[in-house]
Amino acid sequence: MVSIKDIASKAGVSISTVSRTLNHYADVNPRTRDKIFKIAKELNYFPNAVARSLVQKKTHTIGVFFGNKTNSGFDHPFFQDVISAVREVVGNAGYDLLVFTNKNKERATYTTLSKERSVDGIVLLLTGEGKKWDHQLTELQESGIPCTAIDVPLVGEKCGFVESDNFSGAKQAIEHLISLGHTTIAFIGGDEISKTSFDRLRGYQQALMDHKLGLDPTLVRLGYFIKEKAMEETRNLIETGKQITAFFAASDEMAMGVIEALTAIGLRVPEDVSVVGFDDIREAAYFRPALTTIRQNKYKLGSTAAEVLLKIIENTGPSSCPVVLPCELIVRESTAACSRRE
Amino acid sequence: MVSIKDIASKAGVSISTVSRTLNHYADVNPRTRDKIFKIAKELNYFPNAVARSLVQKKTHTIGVFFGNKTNSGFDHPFFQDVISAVREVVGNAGYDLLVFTNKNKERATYTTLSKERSVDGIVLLLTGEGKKWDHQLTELQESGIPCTAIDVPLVGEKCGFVESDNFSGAKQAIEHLISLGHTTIAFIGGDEISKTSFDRLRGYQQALMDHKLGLDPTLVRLGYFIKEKAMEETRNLIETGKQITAFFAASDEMAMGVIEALTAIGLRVPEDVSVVGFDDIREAAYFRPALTTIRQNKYKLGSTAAEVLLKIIENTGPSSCPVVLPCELIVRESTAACSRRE
DNA sequence: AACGCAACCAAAAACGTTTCCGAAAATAAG
DNA sequence: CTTATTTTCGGAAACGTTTTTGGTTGCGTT
Repeated sequence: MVSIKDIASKAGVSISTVSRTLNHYADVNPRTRDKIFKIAKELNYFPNAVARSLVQKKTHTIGVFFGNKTNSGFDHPFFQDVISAVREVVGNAGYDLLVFTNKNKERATYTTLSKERSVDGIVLLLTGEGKKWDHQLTELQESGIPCTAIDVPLVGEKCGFVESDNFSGAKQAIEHLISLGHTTIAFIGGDEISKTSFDRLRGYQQALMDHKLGLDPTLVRLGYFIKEKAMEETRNLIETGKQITAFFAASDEMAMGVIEALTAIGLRVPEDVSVVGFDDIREAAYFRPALTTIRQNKYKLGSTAAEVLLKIIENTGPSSCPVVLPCELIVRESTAACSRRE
Repeated sequence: MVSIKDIASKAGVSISTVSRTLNHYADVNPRTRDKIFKIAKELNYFPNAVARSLVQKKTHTIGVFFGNKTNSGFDHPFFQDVISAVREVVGNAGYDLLVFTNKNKERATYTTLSKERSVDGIVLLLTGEGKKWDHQLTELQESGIPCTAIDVPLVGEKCGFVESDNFSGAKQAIEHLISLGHTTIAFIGGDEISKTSFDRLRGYQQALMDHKLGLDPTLVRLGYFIKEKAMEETRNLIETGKQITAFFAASDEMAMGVIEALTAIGLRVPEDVSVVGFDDIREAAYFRPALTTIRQNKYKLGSTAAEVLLKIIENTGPSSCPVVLPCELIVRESTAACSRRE
């Protein structure tokens, strides 16, 4: 491997001169500058990023953490777009992405792994189950490592987070259903710990209250963002005998599960019961019936998470966190006017 | 940042002893060993991977290159599963993933970027347009950097590649169509440079010849793996007036385009014309009509690419390259018996 | 008492950079 | 022709490790 030293000896100058030249310092004679650049090109030189990082304490690398369950990384239908956006904007700023695989490391945390690798900042892309590690999260918040997350409320001087307006999104969904004449609406929520789940539940309740439709606690169930669990809960819900005419699921995957369970029972969607999902993952448009859902702007979610992170890292401008992005109701085929006569 | 030096001074030993201790060398007294570990824990020490990499010339990092067009990275419907698999197996082996964003670097190549970052190996995930950079590829093959690729035929001592059995896959697709009674089958291929495209074309031709159905060159068109191009070509094909009863597209995205174009013209799928795709991306199952397609084992593609790479890096076992994985015909709704009477 | 052999540890070089500081050379000012 | 000022460059420390080499120390053996 050809180093700065080789160039120096070939050019008859010191390594510090070579370094200053290559980094475009002003105090170097044009003649020697040209010579050094010429030799560098001849020798096919390129700098060693590792050595540079060691002294500069800057790696031009952004760390990425996924949850470590399956279906929670690149193959997650929601995160694939946000990670794509993150890559785009950090790339334009000159950073590469280090995806932590964090396997077989016992006592490792986000913080220790980040410090070991000396990444300049990190973005957290956690699914439901990953968010419960608050001890890790508080450690991170206090660590001083620049970090942003999607959906998980990080607070701290070097922290930021961005999320969709889950409250309003859920509210929109329910209002859509109400405008269609539905009055008995079940909610398949996420979990009991994430802010995301909580906000969507609140939106559901608020919309119901706004329209003077009573809240029936037995109508809200937890699906933990898992399709199978959602199927199970819809079966349970139907078995209660209540005349439920619409379901709102806190994710598209669960909505698909709801529809699948409903269909298995013999109920037609949307003729007999309407269902709306949340997220607008790719499959939602192709599913049959095509899902009516609340679209999250996944690309924007990722890009602003990255932008906020870069601001924190480079200390430019106020962080203005959290950022909350609007959702959009996408009406497709899984919702229809309520058929049940009062 | 607490370093090995801090531990050394606090323990009253030299830094080399600390290093040897932490790396579990044998020649260190149990008493000092315990003391050093205790202090390390107290000080919340963890090693600096950058410094270690500098001396060891090993980063425990696998580089990943995507094409730099949009829809060719994480958001590519095909690669999301393979990158997921790559992450899984390299993670188990103790490597992290460095995703190159390679923006705004003018003269950078796969080779120079990899050497700059000192990654231990790389995997290439290129879409059609990316594969034409053969000067970059030959440079890489000669560089001695361990590398594997999906679908692009890398040869060299430190290179490997894995692909699906595109020839047999295409052959299966056509045979399925033939068994359904189709005799006039159009082919919407990929491009004119990639091996993948070429093999699928060969499979198409071979199947036709095996069944004594003549080859009509005007029935094969290039869609460049782009939906819109595929739509255009199907329109062109229909306008020729030939009684085409089936289309075979070299990718699911193109197959969807074909169906869309057909539907726009007023032709029904599969009643009037059958179409089969290639890949079996997620959307294929949800699309309507659900796509009959040739499934590539995307996870296996990624995992064996990673396994081969690790073998090359760690010099264990023969590389046995290329690896070619079988495809599987998935019959869904977009194909049916030929309705046209002879 | 002398020797050999373990066991244990310290010193120092090395990895490839950046960067601070000061020195030499060149130029300008007096 | 001296002095002051700029321009240009080299020396050396520093970043945090690993790894080689060799040196003590202590012990058991003759």
